[in-house]
Amino acid sequence: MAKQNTVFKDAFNRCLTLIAETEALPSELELGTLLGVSRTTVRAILARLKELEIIAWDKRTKAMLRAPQPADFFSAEETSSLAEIIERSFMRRILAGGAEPGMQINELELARDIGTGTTSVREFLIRFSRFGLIEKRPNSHWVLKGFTRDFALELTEIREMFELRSAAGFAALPGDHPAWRDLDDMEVLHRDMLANIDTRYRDFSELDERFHLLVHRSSSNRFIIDFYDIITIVFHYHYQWNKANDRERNARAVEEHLEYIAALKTRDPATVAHACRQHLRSARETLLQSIQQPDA
Amino acid sequence: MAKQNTVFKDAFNRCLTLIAETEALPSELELGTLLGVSRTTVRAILARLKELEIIAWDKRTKAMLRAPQPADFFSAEETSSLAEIIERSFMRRILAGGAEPGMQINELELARDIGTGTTSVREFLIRFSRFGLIEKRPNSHWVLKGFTRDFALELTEIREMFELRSAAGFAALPGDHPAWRDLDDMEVLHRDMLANIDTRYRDFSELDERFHLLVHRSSSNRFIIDFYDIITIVFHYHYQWNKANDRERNARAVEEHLEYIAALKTRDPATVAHACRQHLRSARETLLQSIQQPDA
DNA sequence: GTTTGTTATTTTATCTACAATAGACAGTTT
DNA sequence: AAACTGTCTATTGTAGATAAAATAACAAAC
Repeated sequence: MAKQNTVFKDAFNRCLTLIAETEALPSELELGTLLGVSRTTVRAILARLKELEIIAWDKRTKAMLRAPQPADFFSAEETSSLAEIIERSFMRRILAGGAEPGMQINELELARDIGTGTTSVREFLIRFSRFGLIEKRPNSHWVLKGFTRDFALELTEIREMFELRSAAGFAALPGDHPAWRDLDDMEVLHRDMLANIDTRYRDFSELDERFHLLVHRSSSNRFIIDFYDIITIVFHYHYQWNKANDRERNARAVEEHLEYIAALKTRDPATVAHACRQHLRSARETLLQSIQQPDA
Repeated sequence: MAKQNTVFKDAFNRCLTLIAETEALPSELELGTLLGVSRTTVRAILARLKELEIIAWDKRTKAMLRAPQPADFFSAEETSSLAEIIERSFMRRILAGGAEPGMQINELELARDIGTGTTSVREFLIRFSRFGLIEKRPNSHWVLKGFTRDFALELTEIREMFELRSAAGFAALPGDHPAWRDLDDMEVLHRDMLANIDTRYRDFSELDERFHLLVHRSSSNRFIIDFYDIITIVFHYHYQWNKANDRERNARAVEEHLEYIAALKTRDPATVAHACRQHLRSARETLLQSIQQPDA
């Protein structure tokens, strides 16, 4: 089946929500940049819109005929790219299923399980290996190193190093740097969440990611920013499977973020470092608590 | 042509040098662990040794008939794995050839150029992308970010952070830790090289890598150790194409290493940090000097 | 009890093929 | 002439096939 047309399907769905608002459709080129796809794909989308009689399309006249309906959309499973599917399957396997460190990972078996070719699985594993959770034995299998206490400690050690440096860098940014405005916006978002924490605490994961990324961006060091991908993926899946006390934990974390933001605004190195350390310490505790002790 | 049999060829060559020393050959299993290959490959090697009438092989009697000759070996090109070939080609292209930052990288073109399938090139690029020199545009080409001054600065920033931490960790190792013995050995190697620097300065690159890796190992943090791969590859190719004043540079670096080693042995944090900073500063200078200024 | 012969099976590394997608160029419309 | 569209080509993403290499099993030989 060569390539899946998930780019088309996903863009088609996004196009439906887009045109629900407006009357007339823009040019093919413009639509392309709007949706982030090439003209080829735009034309495929227009063709389908016409086929479903949502628009009338003749050359440059594209008139709305009717509003899009739920049935017009492609289902969510169809729009996720193969890489996303593989990542989810893999993470479920190694985190949820009793995956022991040292376990062998088999490309063929994984591929069969997920229902894809081996090529995609292989490429995923290569990409994923930079997270330090798996390791390749050439001409042989991959080895799962496991989400162990050691992993968490090594990860947080680097995180703390990087974030202290980034935070110091942030505080030293010139006053007219756009990051300060982003920080203000971030503060508002945090206050909003704190005011409605009972209903909104589940959204913290995403806010957390955005906040730390903002801090790291100021370092303008690609290695620091790239490393944050590892943090993101670990915490993302970690939040999904460890929900114990999450309301309290997240409320506390939002407060720490606000203290951290206030510290950044003082621009005083010692204050910043203190707030940063404080928050990272509790983040580490949370992570460690969720990991089963290997031999306790 | 599916898989190249480079594992066999390379192991065969190593086997030839191995048996040149000894009279009798060990068991198949033992030979396998010695060469780091499976019994299947060992038997293929033995079969070829017999065919060339280098040994007489009948069951468990494996007697040497004659010493291996240069003609018996596979040529060097034949034994390098596809990944190595691709890496070399690629580095030559992007470092030697006038590769501008922002240039597009084309999988198909690269593959045709090197004479391999696209899969291998693709996998190489994915693996290589973690070095921060290239970036993928999904469904489209790769972009060369280039070996620029910014890259070098970002790289060395992390390097200095990591190495200072590793060096401090090294100095704090217990006195009976095997790393101290390794450090003694390392010191001897450095003194040897310094004594014959005029003839040996070209070997510094390898010694440099081994020394810093020894220091980093003490961190026992996989992210620090992995990051050193980037340093290694950058400096490896950097040494290859920038030979200006290399004798003086390397002589100076060996001396700095010796000071660094002496500092580690004092186990005094301030002394260690000072020597470490000193050496890293001149390493950075060397690297920066070799990079063309973007607009000077 | 270790080593080998034998044989079979499994898995990886690599190539090739093809649909999806991107992108280029020339022709058309306003 | 600027913006848009029709058409075509080139490249990527993915599946599937195949040789090399690993792994396994077990009886026979030493």
